[in-house]
Amino acid sequence: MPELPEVETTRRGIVPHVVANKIDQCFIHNSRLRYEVPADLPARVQGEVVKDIQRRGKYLLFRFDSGSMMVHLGMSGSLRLVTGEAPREKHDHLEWLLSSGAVLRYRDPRRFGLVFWVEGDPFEHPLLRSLGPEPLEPEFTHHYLHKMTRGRKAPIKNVVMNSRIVVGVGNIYANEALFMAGIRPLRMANQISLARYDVLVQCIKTVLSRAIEQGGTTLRDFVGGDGQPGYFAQTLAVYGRGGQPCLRCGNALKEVRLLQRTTVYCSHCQT
DNA sequence: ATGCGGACCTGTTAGC
DNA sequence: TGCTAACAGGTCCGCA
Repeated sequence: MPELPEVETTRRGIVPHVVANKIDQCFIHNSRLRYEVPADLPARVQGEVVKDIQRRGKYLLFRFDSGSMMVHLGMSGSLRLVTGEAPREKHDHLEWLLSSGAVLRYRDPRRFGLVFWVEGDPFEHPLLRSLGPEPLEPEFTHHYLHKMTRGRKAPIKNVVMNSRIVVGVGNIYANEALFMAGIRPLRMANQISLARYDVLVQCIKTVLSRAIEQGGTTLRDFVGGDGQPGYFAQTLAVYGRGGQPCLRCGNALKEVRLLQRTTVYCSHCQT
């Protein structure tokens, strides 16, 4: 479910209800996520006040005076605020009772996500340390991408989805940004000119910011932290539209698999 | 070093 | 209608 816009939408949705609250209790109902949830997590967070919730790539960082709680939503995870007595469901693996009386719940059917406790600087955690720049920050430029792709013969789609190069660009927005930029997903990264990288970088920024503005993409059942569905799905030009007419030229969109991920593009508009 | 396939899971959908 | 196979938002690991 979550790419960067969904994670950011979640963050913005829960911040007003979680930051400045004390965690009264923390329950682990199922610790078997991608990595085992540390058994001492409740002891670490109980009685602590959430000072801030930050995002790095698709990771959320709940900052406390004593350390940080790192959360990743994996492929199917969500964080929701529920009020009071909403019944806990099958895949609600963790919950935090806040001093306000609200309850934050972590749900993740596929359990590809993670919840860690990190002492010290969370940005130096092994999972975060070698991540590339944030796509929406000024340091993500065409110069940077051009430089990083010299000598790389991997398809450009694989490169933009590589979190060591740039974080937060998942399968949906990689497809969308490449379509908007008019670049074929299979084109080798090292044969793309600086000028075309200029276009691509702008398209990545545009696609991601637009998706955030619209509250993330609704596929299946995505809902942000406030329970409101996202509205970006109706804006998708290629993702999920293989075989259907290109919105620009009308030719049938091609569909191939790249890194085991469905890749959709227009062989007429993208070169 | 880079690039790729496999693995981790469950739920939903497509196809026979 | 019912069963099975394929596929789904991510990303780490290990082997070429």
